[in-house]
Amino acid sequence: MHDWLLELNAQQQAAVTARPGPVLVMAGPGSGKTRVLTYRVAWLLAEGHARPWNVLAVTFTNKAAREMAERLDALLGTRTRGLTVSTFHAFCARTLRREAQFLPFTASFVIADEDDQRRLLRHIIRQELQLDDKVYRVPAVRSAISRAKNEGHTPETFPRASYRDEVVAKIYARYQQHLAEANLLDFDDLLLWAVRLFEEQPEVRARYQDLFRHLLVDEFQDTNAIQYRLVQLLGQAHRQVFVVGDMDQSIYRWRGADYRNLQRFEADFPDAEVIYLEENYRSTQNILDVAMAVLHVQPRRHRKNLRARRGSGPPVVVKQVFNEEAEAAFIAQTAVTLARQRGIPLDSMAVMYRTNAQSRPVEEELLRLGLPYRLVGAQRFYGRREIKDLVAFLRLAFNPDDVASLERVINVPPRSIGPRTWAALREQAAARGLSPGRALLDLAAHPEAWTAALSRRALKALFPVGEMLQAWHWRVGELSPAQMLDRIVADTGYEAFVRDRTEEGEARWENVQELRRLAVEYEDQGLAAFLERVALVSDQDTLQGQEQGLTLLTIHAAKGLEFRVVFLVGLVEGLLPHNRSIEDPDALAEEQRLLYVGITRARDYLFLLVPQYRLAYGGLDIVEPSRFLEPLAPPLTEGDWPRLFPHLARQLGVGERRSASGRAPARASRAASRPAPRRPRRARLRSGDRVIHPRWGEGVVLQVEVSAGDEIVEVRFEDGAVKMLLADFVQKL
DNA sequence: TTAGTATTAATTTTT
DNA sequence: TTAATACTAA
Repeated sequence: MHDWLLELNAQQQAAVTARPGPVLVMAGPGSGKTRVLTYRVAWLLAEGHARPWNVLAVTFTNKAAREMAERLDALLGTRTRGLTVSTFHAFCARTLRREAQFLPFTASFVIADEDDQRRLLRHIIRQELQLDDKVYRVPAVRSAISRAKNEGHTPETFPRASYRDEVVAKIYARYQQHLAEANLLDFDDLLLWAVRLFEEQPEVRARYQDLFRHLLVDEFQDTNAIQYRLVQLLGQAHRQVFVVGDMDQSIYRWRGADYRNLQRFEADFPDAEVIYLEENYRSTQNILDVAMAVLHVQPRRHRKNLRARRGSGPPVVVKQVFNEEAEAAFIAQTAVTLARQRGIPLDSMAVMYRTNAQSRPVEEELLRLGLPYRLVGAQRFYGRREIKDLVAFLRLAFNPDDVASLERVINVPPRSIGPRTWAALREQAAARGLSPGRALLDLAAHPEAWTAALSRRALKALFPVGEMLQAWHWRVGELSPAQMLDRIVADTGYEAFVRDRTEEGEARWENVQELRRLAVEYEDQGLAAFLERVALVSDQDTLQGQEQGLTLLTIHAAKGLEFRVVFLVGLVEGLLPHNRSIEDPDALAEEQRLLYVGITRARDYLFLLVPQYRLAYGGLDIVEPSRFLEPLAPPLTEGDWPRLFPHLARQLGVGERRSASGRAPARASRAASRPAPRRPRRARLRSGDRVIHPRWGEGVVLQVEVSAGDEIVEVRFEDGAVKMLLADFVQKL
């Protein structure tokens, strides 16, 4: 018996010490799933069931992998040496580089990000196939291809149910061709090729099966078809497969994840020991009751019974506020109060939202008050223009065939290479069987050979680029990533380009410096390793700043984490559920699970915030409270119920007014042209009118203003407070 | 042909 | 608000 096993409860221990063989752990939130998986690894090693190098533990994010590795080190020290803890993508990338001899590309492939994919597709759709990009929209085609790949379809086997599918299949084929020519693999390819490798090369498969005979997968409900296949291929020989998951936390359907893989696993490994973890060590019963109420609306759901080990706790609060700024103000105020009165440190509090854009108002308020916070993801570091530019240069130095990168930066900073020149270069390069990048190198070496093909003007613009590229490419082996970066910044005059003496320019330059600092860490590992990190490590991992404070992150990014205090903001129709998911029942159900995931991150305090108005590109938009809140009426929660739901209030005979303002005809006339009409309106109120507000009581209108179709009134209430409100929310007396 | 400006259209979640 | 696109001047 190992003393660390005593840290686990009986159920958890049973899972950790299940006899070697397939194990399926089905577990609710806060039941210690990841912990169980981690301890299982420790147990396998400590009991001598496995040698470290025979273990492959797969997580979903790099961060989870890092934390698991750290925890194992803490448990076992050096006995974990040689252990592999990785994400699917990173594991596949490594495998493909190692086994490149069996594959139709070289080990020096570069990973294409979404930007590269879009560039390639845009070119194919518009230039090569001359299609209407309004009909074949790049994002739509991209996701169709991605979906096809996740289901294991090649361009040939792409399911064709319509003419459109024919065309998409054609685009898909071209796209693959372009990737191959540029020695690029996209995210899906990493998985797809790994599966293909194991399927088609029995001896490679056998080698990996014997090497990684113990396979463990966290968040199994998030695996897609390809990842599932990979688990099957690697695990089928020794059947030492240990997976943990929770169907109710499946929130990645949109990228091909299929929680039914949990059931599939049971079918494919009928001898699997199935273990349920139902006790919840994280949250109070109040929070769990709310979480269950959110889920139980879904029909024919097996009733999940989450049992808290920690008592009932403070009530869950539903709070309706005016807009996002008011949300932010409430959060700041509440956080400070909890910190002062309850001694809860700010770094055990989090603000969670559906979309990254929602972090803005919160950030601004926290900045204003000088409260520390850390932002996860959001302004994606690697997504910033200056970073993408420099990474593109680095990629080009490493791999001149990388068309997507070249297209990005050939005219950065501007050097008179516009679409025409770029098209001409592409064309002439193709005519000679070269990639545009190779053509540039050749052009720098033998400019005279190109005088016939390109205009003097084009040649003059292209030549210096070719020279730079050549200089970098030659020195790939010799310079460290940071040195290469310095060289690129110097050669391109990038500093002068970004530091345009604006504040924004300085911020951009700061980012460049940050990238350089990162590059320095890859001094020994080289450019290839650095580029791989940039491609695979999302900025979800890069918590910005070392400063401790409130954590701001999307609900997706929060999965697997826990905080003592959680503020969920923007719980309104259109955000959660998101507009894009409202039509599709499956997507809607996923939004619901997303809320469930958010709620179950909270240990002690949970605040559900509902703004009445939302700032959408310009004007204020009125928003309805999220439908998911309806089943959360008191006594489940405390707060602004039932004011939240006017339609229910109306049934009670309160608050009738909103349909009588004469805007119904206006809406009807516009409804035909636009699906979500903005309400046009003339001022309904005048200064001097007496009005009543459900929250602030009676008052006098001081000023009326109509902007962006909304009527905004300034009202002095009886307590002397003067507030700006939307006229919708006051009633004329 | 390109660079710079005016216009307009559209906004999820991530490896 | 931001990004993509159309238009105009050099």
